[in-house]
Amino acid sequence: MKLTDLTARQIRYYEEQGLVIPKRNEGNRRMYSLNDIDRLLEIKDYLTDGINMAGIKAIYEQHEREAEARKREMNARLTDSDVRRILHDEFMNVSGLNRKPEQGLHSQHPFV
DNA sequence: GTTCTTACA
DNA sequence: TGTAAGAA
Repeated sequence: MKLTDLTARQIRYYEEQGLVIPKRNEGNRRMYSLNDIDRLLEIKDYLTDGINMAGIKAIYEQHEREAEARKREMNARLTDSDVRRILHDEFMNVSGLNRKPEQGLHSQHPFV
């Protein structure tokens, strides 16, 4: 309340709307992280700019879609580089070139 | 004495 | 959104 100048009522309402989800301590008291505080200030700004609850929800839902897309993209890249490395190592083993002492004919990669 | 939930205006 | 009531 002190950090955001929002009333307890407002903060709890935003939580009710799923805009912030503070952790609870053993006594069921809300424990706000720095990110939670940031989120509350951001919500306050949006409201000041005339955006309503539905609009703010839409904004964060869009953020979630983007985050989800980035996550899938990252997994795809890691998989591709893994495949590239695995095939490269395998090629070096089969050709007998640059074979490291501890490497056998068959790699220990789970996918090859 | 404070926070939590639920409910009413 | 503010406030009341009862539990925690």
